[in-house]
Amino acid sequence: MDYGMVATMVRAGLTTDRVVRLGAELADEIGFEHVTPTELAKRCGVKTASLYSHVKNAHELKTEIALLALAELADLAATAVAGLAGKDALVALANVHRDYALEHPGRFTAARFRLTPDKAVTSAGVRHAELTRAILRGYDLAEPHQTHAVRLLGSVFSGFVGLEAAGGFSHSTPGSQESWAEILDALDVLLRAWPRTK
Amino acid sequence: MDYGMVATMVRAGLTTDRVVRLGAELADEIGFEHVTPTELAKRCGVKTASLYSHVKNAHELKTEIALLALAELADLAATAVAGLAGKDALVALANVHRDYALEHPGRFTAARFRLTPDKAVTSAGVRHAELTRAILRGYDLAEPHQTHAVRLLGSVFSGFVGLEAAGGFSHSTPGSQESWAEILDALDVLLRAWPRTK
DNA sequence: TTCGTCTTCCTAATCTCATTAGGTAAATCC
DNA sequence: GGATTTACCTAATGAGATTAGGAAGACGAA
Repeated sequence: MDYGMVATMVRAGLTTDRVVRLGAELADEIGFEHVTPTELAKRCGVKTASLYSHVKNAHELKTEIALLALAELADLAATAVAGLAGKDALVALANVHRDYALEHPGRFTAARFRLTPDKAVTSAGVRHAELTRAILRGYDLAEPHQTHAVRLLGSVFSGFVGLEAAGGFSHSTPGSQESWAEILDALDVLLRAWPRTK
Repeated sequence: MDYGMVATMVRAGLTTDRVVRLGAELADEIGFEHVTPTELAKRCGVKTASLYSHVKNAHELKTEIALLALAELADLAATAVAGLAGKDALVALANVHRDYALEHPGRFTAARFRLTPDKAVTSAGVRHAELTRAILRGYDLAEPHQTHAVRLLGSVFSGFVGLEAAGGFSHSTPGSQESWAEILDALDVLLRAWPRTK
């Protein structure tokens, strides 16, 4: 190969893992939907074609970033909730989601990327459900109510944070922080008064 | 122009409105993210470049589909809620969202497409907030609690339906329909017992 | 009817991005 | 130190977005 004068080729030393990690950083900076092989290659200091040694294609790249984000979020959640119970645990878990979304918007979007069923079951998504279930132990909910409550909490976390990130609350008062706090209060109340008629 | 033998050119007779409407149909069939000028042109029976007489670019096309979906959803919601109050109204509004998402997945995704602030304020998004607020009149919530509750409802609708559409509930029991019903019960209970401490 | 204008649609060209094929050289293992 | 592996490159292809410029249908006015 001809590198002009004497320029020795310096390898970037990439691995699949490192590429995905850099992809996640990039997602936070330019948005998950703008993470493309071309853009990521620049960030890695490598030609676009070279990425294909590490990742199969653009879609798999996004999938890998999604799995990374899910795992990262599950780790953070597990740590935040450790040793807590009841409302404290609920608030901690909720805030992990919101903080993560505000700090890592690209990764958070990635975490909601649609996975194929086979990828989904081996993902950290499962741990998320288990964690939520764990904090519900502080409330007195038998099945199937517990599952319904898990789904409600997942919906609220995902929904609120998604709308907030999309700017849905930014053009009205009061600020979203206040709504968040009151909504968590309300959820705590609700979980203790969960309707069991039927 | 040379159309070979005698073939007379037959116009498709497109208008911006029709293009956007066809784009919405296409979104439901192949997914909002796969709606591209190229694909839509095929559907319209026209060459790709010709679309640009009707829509500025790919991004504006998506924006227009989003605005269409928001307006459609707001219309449906207004009709569904008319004459109802309290829990009936709540359930009706909630089901409009879920049914719309199941029937028109592409449009529903479109409705969550990020709009620029100026587009957002003139969109039907505003009507959605008003409708939700109207429903809360059946519950006794003064400001700022009402705003917080509006945001919770929006979060739950958006979050639950989004997760359901993404397949989030499809690999566990019970079915999502049961969770939905119980969650609506729970929200009704919550709105009547909304915490007002502080 | 015929003229003029407006608008729809086309061809052609350009640019960017994803992806594959095939080769070179650095790193690694024996 | 030689062979294998692998990180990386150049080159080519193909698809999608977008623009420029032109032809021909639609439609109103004379």
